[in-house]
Amino acid sequence: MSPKQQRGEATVELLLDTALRVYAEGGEQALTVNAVTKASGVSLGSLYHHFGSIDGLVDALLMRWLERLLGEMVTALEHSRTARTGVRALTRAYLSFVREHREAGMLLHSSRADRLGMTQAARLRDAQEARLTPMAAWVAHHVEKGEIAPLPVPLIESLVLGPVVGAARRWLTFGDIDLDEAARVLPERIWRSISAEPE
Amino acid sequence: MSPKQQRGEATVELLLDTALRVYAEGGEQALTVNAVTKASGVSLGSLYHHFGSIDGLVDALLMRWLERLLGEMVTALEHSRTARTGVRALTRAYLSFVREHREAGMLLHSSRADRLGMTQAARLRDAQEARLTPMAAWVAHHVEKGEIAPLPVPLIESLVLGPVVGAARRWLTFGDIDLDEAARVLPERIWRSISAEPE
DNA sequence: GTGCTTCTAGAAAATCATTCTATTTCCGCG
DNA sequence: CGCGGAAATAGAATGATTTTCTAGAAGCAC
Repeated sequence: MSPKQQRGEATVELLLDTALRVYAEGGEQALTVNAVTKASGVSLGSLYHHFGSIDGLVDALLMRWLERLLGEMVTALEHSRTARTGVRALTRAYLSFVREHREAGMLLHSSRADRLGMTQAARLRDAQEARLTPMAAWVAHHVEKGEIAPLPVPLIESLVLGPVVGAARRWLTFGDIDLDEAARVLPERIWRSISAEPE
Repeated sequence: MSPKQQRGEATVELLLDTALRVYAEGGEQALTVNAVTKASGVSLGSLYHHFGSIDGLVDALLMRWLERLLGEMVTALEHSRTARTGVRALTRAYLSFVREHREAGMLLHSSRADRLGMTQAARLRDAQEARLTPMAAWVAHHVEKGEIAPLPVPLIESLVLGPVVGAARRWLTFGDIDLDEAARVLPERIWRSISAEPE
């Protein structure tokens, strides 16, 4: 199903770009096959040839941006020596991403992201193993080094990502959060929650 | 749009109950007007009379359960003397709720919950002011008492609810979290993150 | 029981997703 | 070249789902 010819590649790109634009302009209900074909000039046949269904298209769009987001998060971790700085870098990477790609961020946080009964996390696990495994490994590694409290990895991940995702979500839909302040304050607060050091 | 007669009330109840059942049995794609009318025996006309659209129906279903969840959370807070015990009670209330109402929990956490471009949080603010305001007030109160760190209320809320929602979500879709352990461990960890005490 | 509103009912219309068949474009290979 | 098959484009036809619309039945106040 992935394109074998260059024109196919171009069509796929065009469709994905157009889909995000349509979503950005008209919101979720606007994201229909018809709207995307009209706005892109691509025919129905091509859309279905490449994506199989409207969900397939949205899916691919989500994947594209999720890949980017996770990539930046993993990079942030890899460039950090200690667990503490890792948390800071991860938080900043995440918040910068949603600030710089508002529409994509909204798509990732909202609604369609859970299509087909999978949550963002589940989707990650299935298709982004290459990105997720390093994060879990990173956590496990720092737990073993005694920096992070000896808790199950999923709980650590909830403690770290939960507040970051929550703050991003809130900024996206409400705007009652100052992203700079969040990037400054959350990391140290999150760190207190997962640190192995006694209270 | 809300029913004025008893039979109307009964129809609304029946539709909401049936909708959750249909969702529980067939997942998101199964939740169609047709499926709900067939399964409930209620006519299309009645459904549209009461809810205006399929989204209106799903919306009302979400509201009904959100109301219950928030109610239990607020109750938990009100029965807690200190901020610390409040966090514990809140966490337990939330996790108990999703355990006891799995399908409703899935509906609240997944997919449809963000319909119409509003996140769960935004939805809260709009329609559940009566429930949300007490929570914000509770936070503000304990900030003033010097128990909780002097941060903006939205950040505190992200730090508290983020991990809880994340863990619940993960349990619902993955099952790789032990809810009892989460209920035991998360509160103290969350507390460390929002406590006003120096590290 | 009259008059008004709410509610029920389901056929008809509109919208949207998908399938299908035909046609064109690309690309490797002789 | 130019032939043959795979990839891609095209859009009409079909199918599924939501929504509108009109008609009438049931409740309620007086």
